[in-house]
Amino acid sequence: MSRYLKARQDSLPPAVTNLAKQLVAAGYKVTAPRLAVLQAATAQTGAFNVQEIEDWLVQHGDSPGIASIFRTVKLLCDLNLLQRVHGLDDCHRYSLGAGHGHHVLCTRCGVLVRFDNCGVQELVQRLEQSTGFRISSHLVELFGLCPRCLAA
Amino acid sequence: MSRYLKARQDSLPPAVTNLAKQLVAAGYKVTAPRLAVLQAATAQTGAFNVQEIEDWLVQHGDSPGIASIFRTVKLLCDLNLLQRVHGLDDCHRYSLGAGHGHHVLCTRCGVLVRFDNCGVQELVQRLEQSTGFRISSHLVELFGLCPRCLAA
DNA sequence: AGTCTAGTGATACCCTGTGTCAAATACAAG
DNA sequence: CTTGTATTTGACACAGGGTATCACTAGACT
Repeated sequence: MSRYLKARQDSLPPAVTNLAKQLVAAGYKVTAPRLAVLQAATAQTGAFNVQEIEDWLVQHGDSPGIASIFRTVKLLCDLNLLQRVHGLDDCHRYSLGAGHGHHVLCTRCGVLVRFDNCGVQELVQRLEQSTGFRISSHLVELFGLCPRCLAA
Repeated sequence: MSRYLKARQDSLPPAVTNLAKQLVAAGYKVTAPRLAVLQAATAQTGAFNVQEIEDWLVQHGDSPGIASIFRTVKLLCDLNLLQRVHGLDDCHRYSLGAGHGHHVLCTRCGVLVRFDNCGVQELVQRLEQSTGFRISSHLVELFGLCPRCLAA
């Protein structure tokens, strides 16, 4: 176990130590900059971009170089611990969470709900037949207003 | 009718004059740079990015400034005559065609098939109930191999 | 012809990243 | 604890996609 993880394990949220352990499991080291990005990411509500991570880190002590933040985000994406969130315009946001995830995004406040069962299997079958494609992956994102913004 | 459109109408593909007429209908002028971009766009097979439009224009005579190409692409998007195509990584491609369109993309050769009925109404209802969101729009893109790339 | 507005092109700039490379450091082995 | 080595960092240059600015131009209207 890494020096950082060992030293600070008790003071870290479980979500952070969980992610850190997955880094270790994948053969990567748990360093101070990486832990910092993990903390910042788990502290966000909903989707975030790299700028927001950096801002959070600057506010809470100090921030590693922007390059390291980008590298960590990329690493987490590659390890499938972070998902890219596709907005209608903005495609530069990320959301914590593993696996095949889709999102419902509030277009007003940005809050985000993940869901897994997107029910496109039928559509995929229909299109494979009509187009002859072999479809292997998909992107499904929904946009609207969250309950709070609806009320306001 | 614009000077450009009048002068070249007979030598232009119908798809181009159609788009040009929609520009006019929306209160925009049909200028040489805009016509050129329309020609380039209709000449592409599948999705294209701004660079490809510029390359095509450079090869076929000359190209307006890159800024005008971006402006025209943005205008066509705003008028809903051009759709942004979201890839898993690459979100900087566009596809001609009006309305609520989705795409099946070949991840190998880039060829693209549009479809309209994406059958997410049921999913939308389910999620509106479970999350309390009012869902107003969505993004559905499928990825795989086209018949030709499957055979190869 | 004179004026007015939409549109153009050149260029500077912004944002999101990536490549490079010397310096730092995590971790394991001794 | 010290050493060795591969990984990681940070600073910075650079790339790609796109927008802002602004002087200038082309058409439209009188």
